[in-house]
Amino acid sequence: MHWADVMAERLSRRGDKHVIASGITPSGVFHIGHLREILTADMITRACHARGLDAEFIFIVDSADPLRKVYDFLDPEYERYIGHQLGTIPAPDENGKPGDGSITYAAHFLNPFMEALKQIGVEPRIIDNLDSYRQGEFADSARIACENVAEVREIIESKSGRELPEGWYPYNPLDSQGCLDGVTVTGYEWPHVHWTDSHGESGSADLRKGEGKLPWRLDWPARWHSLGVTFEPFGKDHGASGGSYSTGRPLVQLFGSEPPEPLVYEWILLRGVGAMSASGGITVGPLVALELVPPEILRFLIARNKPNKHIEFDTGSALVELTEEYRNLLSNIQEMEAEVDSDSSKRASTALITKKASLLYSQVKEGEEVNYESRKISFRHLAMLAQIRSEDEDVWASLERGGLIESAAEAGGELEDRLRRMRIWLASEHFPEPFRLRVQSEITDGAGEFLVAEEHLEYLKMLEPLIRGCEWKSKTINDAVCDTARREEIGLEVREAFKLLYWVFLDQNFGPRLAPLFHELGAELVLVQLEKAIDHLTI
RNA sequence: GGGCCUGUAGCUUAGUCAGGUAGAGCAUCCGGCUUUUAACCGGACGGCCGCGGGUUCGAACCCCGUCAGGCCCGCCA
Repeated sequence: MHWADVMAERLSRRGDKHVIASGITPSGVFHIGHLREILTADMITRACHARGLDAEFIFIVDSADPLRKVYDFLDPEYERYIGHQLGTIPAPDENGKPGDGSITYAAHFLNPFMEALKQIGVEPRIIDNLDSYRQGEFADSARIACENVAEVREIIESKSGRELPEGWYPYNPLDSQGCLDGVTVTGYEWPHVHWTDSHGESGSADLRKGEGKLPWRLDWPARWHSLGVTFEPFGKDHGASGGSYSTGRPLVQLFGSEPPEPLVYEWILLRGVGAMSASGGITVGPLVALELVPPEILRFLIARNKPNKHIEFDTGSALVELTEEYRNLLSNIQEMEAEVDSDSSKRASTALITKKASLLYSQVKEGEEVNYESRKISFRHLAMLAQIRSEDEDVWASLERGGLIESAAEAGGELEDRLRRMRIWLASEHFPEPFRLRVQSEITDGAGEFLVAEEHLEYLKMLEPLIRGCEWKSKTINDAVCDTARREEIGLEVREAFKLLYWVFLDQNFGPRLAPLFHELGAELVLVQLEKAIDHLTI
C-alpha cells in the first residue's frame, strides 16, 4: 500500500473526522523541503477523502514567531527587529534592508510559496498564527498553562531532559517595543500576564488579544487543542525523543485534547551540499523547480518516496531522473496492470498498487484520472528537440513525423506546457550539461583523434560544395550527407559519415538527427566548421 | 547520556507494518533496427537482503545483540 493510504487507514481507525495540519515558519525563502511537509499532509488528506473520511487540510503560518537572528540575506539593520514577530515587521527589500512596511516579513516569503502551492494543486485552509493569537484562539491553552506553571515545567523538563532557566514562564509577553526577548514575567491574573522589560517598562499582556505568545513547545500543542488537529506530519527535528512532539503529547492532554497522530519525515538533501535551510540561504525554491518541470513531477518527488527516506535532490540530473521515472511509470503501468492479476504474487500486486497510488497522488487535481498524454515523449527527446528547434511548430512537426503525436493539434495543453518549461530549463543554469548539445566552433582533440583516415578528407571535400550549393532544407542536407558517403570513390559507410560529422560538430560520436541540426545551425556556420575540419585533415 | 531513521545488484531502490521461491529502474554488455529521434525493441550480466545469534517447517521481513552512515534532544520542514 502507498504510505499515504497506510496513514489514512490508521486515521480511519481513530475516527471519521480529521483535521490534518501542517505548519511552517516564514523565516526565509521557502524551499523544496517545505514542499515535503505540505505535500505529505496533502496526500494523506486525499487518501482520507478516498476512503470517505471527512478530512480538512490546514496550513498554519507561523507569523507569530519572532525573528531569531539577522540571517545572511538580511541587512544588519534587522538587528532592531530581533525578537519581533514575523507578521509585524517589514519585509526586506532587494538589498535585504527593511522595506517600507507595506508588506510584512511573513507575507513576503509566504506569498510566492502560496503561488507555488496553487500550481501544484494544494489549496489548504490558511491559518495565520498571529491572527489566531489576536482573536484569542490560544486564550484557553494559555490560561491552563499559566495556571499550571509547575506541571508544565515538569513535563518539559522530564521529557526533554533539559533544565529550563530560572525565570522561565509558559507565556512570552510582548514588551513595550513589541519584542519577545528580555521580558520578565512578574505575575499572572487571568486574563493578564504582568511583565517588566529590558527598557525598564512594565505592563500587562492580555492572553486573549495576542499581546504575546506561547513558547514553541506549548504553542504547538495549543494549536492541536484549539483546531482539533488529529494528524500532523513533522520533520525529524521535532520527532526525536525529548523533542517537541514528545513534550507536546502530555501538554495537549493537559489542555484537554488528544494528541494528533504523528508522522516523522526525513529531510530533502541538496545533492552534494546537504540539508536545505531557509535561514542558511541554501535553498531550491519550489518556484524555481516549477519553472523547469510540470507540477506533477514535483508531486511525484514526494509521492514516490516514503516519508522516512531522505531524498537527494537537485535541479539537474535528479530532476531528469525523476522526470524519466514518471514517464516510464506512465507508459508501463497499464501493461503492468494487465500482467498482474490473480496468479501474481502478493509482492507484485502490492508494488503495482503502490505505484498506481504514487501516480494518482501526483496529479495536480484531486481525484483526477492520471494523464497519460505525455508518456511517449521522453525528457531526452524533448530536450533535444527544444535545443535544435527554436520554433514550437517545428517541434510538433518533428514529433508528428516520428509518430509520437497524431497531429500538431495534439501538442496543445500539457505538451506545450512541458516544452515551455523545458526551454526555461535549457536557458537556466540548472540544465544538466551532459544533455546539452555542445555545438563546436573548433576541431576538438576528440574529433582530431577520430579524423585520421584518407576517406574522411575525401568525404568532407566532396560534401562541402554540395552543402554550399544545396537548398537549405533538412531533406536536401540529408541527401547530400548520405549520397556523398555512398559514392564509389569515397566508399564510406553512411554510419561512419554520421559519426565523423558528429565528432566535428558535437565532439561526440553520436547525436540527434543531423539534418535538422544543420538546418537549425544555418548554412554559414556549418560551412565554416566543415572547412575547419578539411583544414585540419589537410595539414 | 537518551532517542529516531537508514543499511537489499555498480547506482537509485520495491518488498519489512499482515513471515512463504529476492523484484524493478538506471548503468554495463550482447543482439535487432540503419538516409541513426544519444530513439525504440529483445536478451544477458549482476544480490551470503550490513554482520552475528534466536524464534519458526520456513526470516530481507519478527526478537535480541552488533557494526556503519545520517539526524535529533538549542523554535531551521
